[in-house]
Amino acid sequence: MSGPRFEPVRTVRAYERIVEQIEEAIESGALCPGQRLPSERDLMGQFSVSRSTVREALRVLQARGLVRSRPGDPHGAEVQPFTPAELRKSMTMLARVDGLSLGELVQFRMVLDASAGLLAARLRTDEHLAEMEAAVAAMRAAAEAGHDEFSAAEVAFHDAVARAGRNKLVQICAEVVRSIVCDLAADEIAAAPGRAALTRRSIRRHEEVLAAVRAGDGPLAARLSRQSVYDHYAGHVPAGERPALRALLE
Amino acid sequence: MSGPRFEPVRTVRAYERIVEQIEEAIESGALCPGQRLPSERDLMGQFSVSRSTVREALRVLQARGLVRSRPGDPHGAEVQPFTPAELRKSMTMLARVDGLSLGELVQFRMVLDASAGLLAARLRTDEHLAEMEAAVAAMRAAAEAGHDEFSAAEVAFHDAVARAGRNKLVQICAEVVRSIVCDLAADEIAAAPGRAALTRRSIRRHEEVLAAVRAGDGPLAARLSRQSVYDHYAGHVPAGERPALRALLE
DNA sequence: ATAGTGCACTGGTCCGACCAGTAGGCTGCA
DNA sequence: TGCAGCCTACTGGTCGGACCAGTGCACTAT
Repeated sequence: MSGPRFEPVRTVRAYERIVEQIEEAIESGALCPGQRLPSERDLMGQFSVSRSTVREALRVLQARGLVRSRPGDPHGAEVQPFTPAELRKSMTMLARVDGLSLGELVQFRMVLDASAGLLAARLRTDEHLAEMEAAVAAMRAAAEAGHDEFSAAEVAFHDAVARAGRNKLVQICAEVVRSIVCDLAADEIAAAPGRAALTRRSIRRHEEVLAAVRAGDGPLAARLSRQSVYDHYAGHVPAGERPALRALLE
Repeated sequence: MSGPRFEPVRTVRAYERIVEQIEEAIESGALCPGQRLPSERDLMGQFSVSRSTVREALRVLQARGLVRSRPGDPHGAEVQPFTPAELRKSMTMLARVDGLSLGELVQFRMVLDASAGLLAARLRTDEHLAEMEAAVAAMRAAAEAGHDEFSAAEVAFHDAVARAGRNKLVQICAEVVRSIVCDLAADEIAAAPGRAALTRRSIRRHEEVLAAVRAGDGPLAARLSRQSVYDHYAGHVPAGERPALRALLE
């Protein structure tokens, strides 16, 4: 009695098919960042749907960061270069909805920064080293200035290390997690007592990381990076979560 | 002549304000997964906008995985539990658009699995150990069966380790990257010559990781996890990228 | 040649309509 | 009284048309 095997069908909305087609064109490179989509009124002709349907599809694509439309632009929606903005949004959402603790985020940063340091020590070029040195110099210069300048320089350093590690995934995730952690903890840290001492220690730590990277000592760079993140944030993590962080310090 | 400082204004679309409000309600917990939104026709009343605008907002929310609507459902759109689906989509997009290489992905897996192993060794409970043992047993049982059963068991093992590590971010990222790598390399690996030998070695490696986790030896678990991923995929990574992978093997 | 104006076109929003589903109440039969 | 089946009110998906406020470009007048 068993006839041919039938598969369950999924009704797929018109706007989804449009999203699929445009998405595919972008992913495959047929549409490059900077190029323009036809106008909504053109698209409704090409896809044989109404403008509402085209617009819903464009909203989805825009929500994914693939295109951007601007009222009055006579050239249609513009294909955007990939940015980690969406990745960041997903992770931020995860952090808020799933109730991710600061501890977990800091822990993840320790993992990522350590990996970046490890890789950077093996793969860095002189150019990368120069960037890191410049960033550390900027940190020293900004030590007496405001907290904003200092952390900008710090971010530049971590970014240089991540770039030197040559792993875009590590790089982007580190960037995303860093910005989330900063959002969560910035006020607290800026207002923390003994900021000057913390700043000095932070500079020393970064100099040590730089030295390890320059020496090509990956494991050392990794350990120092982890320690640096830990020192910076451990005070703001609930005491109960700290053992889990220390687990990463071998 | 310098009057009061004016700030640039950003025109914000109506549907964006709707997205913001509903998103905020979900993030803050005012709307929980399983709850229903009012119908589109109700929402257009509550927000004082047209249905098109409400629908564009819902499309965005749906694209972000926060909400799901079903035609004919008399209860309105349903708030969805958070899933890493969006995170996965972003990463997949990154992989395709930015031309992420298999090498980078494998490298990232090595980092994540190692961290999961390290954390699991310190934080695992007996329950977690039991799950891992069951997974390894399933791997042994599936060794002679198809590749699908085997890799399902393998995934279960890695998942158990990640859960034992108690870091949701590591867990989810590992899951996402694993699935992307599998998509990219599954066919190749299933068809690789000497699969039986590879399978045996894979089982041995996983047993070693399990032993290290049971013994609470974090660094060993981390090293073995890295090695396990490397062994599994190195053969499929272009030779030029392999040194970067070996950089992680100390 | 250039400054200024107007036009054609864009996206954002609104409205009203129709269709195909679904759930739940209602009716009628057993 | 119990249940099967129909009916209806409502849902989301799609359509078409309309208006508005921006934008860029070509054209015009200087």
